[in-house]
Amino acid sequence: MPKNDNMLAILWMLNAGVKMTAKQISEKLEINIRTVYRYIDALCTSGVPIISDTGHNGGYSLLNNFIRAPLLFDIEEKKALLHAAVFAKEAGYPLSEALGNATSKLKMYSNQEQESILSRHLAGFEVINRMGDPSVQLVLAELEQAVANEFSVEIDYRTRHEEQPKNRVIDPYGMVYWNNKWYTVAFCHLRNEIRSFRAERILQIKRTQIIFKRSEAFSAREFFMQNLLPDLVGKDGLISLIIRGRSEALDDLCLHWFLGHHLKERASNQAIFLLEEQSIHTYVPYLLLSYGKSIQVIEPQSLKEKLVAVASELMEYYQL
Amino acid sequence: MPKNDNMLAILWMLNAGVKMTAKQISEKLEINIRTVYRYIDALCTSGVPIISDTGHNGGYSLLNNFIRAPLLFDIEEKKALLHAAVFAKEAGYPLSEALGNATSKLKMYSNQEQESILSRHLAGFEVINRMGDPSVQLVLAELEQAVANEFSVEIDYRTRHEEQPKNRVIDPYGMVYWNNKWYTVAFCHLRNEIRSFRAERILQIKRTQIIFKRSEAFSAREFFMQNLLPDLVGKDGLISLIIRGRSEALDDLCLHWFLGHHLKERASNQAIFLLEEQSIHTYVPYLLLSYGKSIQVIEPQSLKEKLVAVASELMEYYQL
DNA sequence: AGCTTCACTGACATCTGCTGTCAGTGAAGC
DNA sequence: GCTTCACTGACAGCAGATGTCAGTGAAGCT
Repeated sequence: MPKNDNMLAILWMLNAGVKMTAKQISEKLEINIRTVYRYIDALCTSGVPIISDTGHNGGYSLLNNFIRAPLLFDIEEKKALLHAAVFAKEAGYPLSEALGNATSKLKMYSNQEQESILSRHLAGFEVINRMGDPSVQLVLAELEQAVANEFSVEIDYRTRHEEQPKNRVIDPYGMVYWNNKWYTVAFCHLRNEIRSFRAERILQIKRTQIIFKRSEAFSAREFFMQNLLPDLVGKDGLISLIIRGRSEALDDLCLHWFLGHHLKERASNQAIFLLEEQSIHTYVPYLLLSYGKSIQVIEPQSLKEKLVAVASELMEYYQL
Repeated sequence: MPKNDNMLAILWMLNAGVKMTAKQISEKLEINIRTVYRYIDALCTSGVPIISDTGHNGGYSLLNNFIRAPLLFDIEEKKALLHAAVFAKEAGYPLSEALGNATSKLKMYSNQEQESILSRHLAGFEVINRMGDPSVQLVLAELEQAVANEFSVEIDYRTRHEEQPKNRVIDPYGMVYWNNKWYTVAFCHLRNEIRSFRAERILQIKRTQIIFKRSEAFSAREFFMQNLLPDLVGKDGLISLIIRGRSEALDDLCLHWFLGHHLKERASNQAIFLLEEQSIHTYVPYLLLSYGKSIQVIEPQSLKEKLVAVASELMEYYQL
């Protein structure tokens, strides 16, 4: 096979530490210069860190004489990577094929002893994450490409409030996995503002030719968090919500995505949250009802009244 | 190029020191056995000292099993591993140091172009997972060791029901990440049965000299799931729970860890669950109350009555 | 002795994908 | 503005890789 031999030969020559131009290589190996370019490209996509310089004194060289010091992972690092892959897989990571390839390479690239150690460490390690519809993965894979390559996509999106999906063009600035669900943070051409979209509600996605430019400083994480849980520190009109109860129930409350974020103080039988009046009287009463009598509201009185009102309303609602 | 990848893979596998037959290789790499023979031949002529034995217990092995075959990841694989690491990190993976080392190595072994591609792909990729107390990581690291090396540990554990922690010795069979929380599935010497423990409630952990043996067939995942969500298929006395409402609320219900597991049918404005009577009348009413009027219960009538009862109880409870 | 397991070879039709050629772009340095 | 160099895309033509089949020979088991 001349191809493999020649590719290996290129590796050897570059590994000697001398910079070589494509023409020199092509002459030495008696192959077409076009083929040299193709081989170099192939090596690069296989993961060989070849550096290329254009112009005078240009040519190819290897990153770290990497044959001499190849990429080696110790067993702890391998274990960590394999464990990490379990997380991603369970979360419904879209590029599962590449991930599978990588992990099987990692597993293969060990001797017998290491392999048995690895399998022991993997055997008892489980991440459980009931994932929804696998068809979301296609959407996610497309989004991932769009985010990285900065092209706009056209989507059919069903909003929370309307049953009818709406077609729109968005510039995906980032993708976010939060609370076991995938979202994309994107500039919406329909609304002319940055918004977040649930991946599961994207019924169809099609890439467009439009290119956008995301500002370097933009952080999808920050936007998402600000949108979801605006920082209330320093705001006026906050109300203390004081709850007592069984520590089990309080623990659970403190882990809740919304309440947990506004936790101010926690003692073994009491938790204090600092919230806006609006959420205390709309969202919180419903949330607290589901905890039944395992918790008691100490403050504010107005919440207690609202709880009574909501409970009475629901009583009527279900009485029919 | 699948050819090169597969030839490298054969090298790695043989390098692991295990004797493998051509058939095994062909199955593992999903290639024709004839092709395996050809690849082996090619490797031999390229100078790799491969030994082949015919007959029973035959197969291939390497002469002085120490061939320098570098581990190569293409850019997709690198990306996938780096993304996976983000998941693990956000979940509070205990061996964060090893993981960090591995990811920085991965990033280092790339040329500038690949590095910029990678950073573009990582820039918009976020996993958000508000993690609790970082001190859990120490407990988790210790548990991970115990699981892999099969030694018992002595823990102070605060159960759900008692405030006072209790000291006990457990044999950790596995660790499980579920619903944003860490658990260990372990044989408890105090209770003499397999149970699951929340990592956050382990106040102290100390390794012991005691060695245990976990059965090969035991699956922490299975135990955990059976414990949490026993399979109801085929059971008698199941009751249909039919709920209508806004599709947004129904979506949410169907993703709920408990209800979602028992989903039987889903239409755009209706969801049907199949549940045991017991849970319908204890847990479910509280859960449904928090959805307010965005859903309606169609069946069973008994649940509606229970809802009324619970709502009225809570109304009184908060009226004081 | 007969059977099974396993490595290994040769032939051949098919078709993938590599090759060389040409024409052109873009960056770096003179 | 020129040269040097890396790099891309298209395309016709063909080498070599693949899968299938049929068969050989060695080693060990029953």
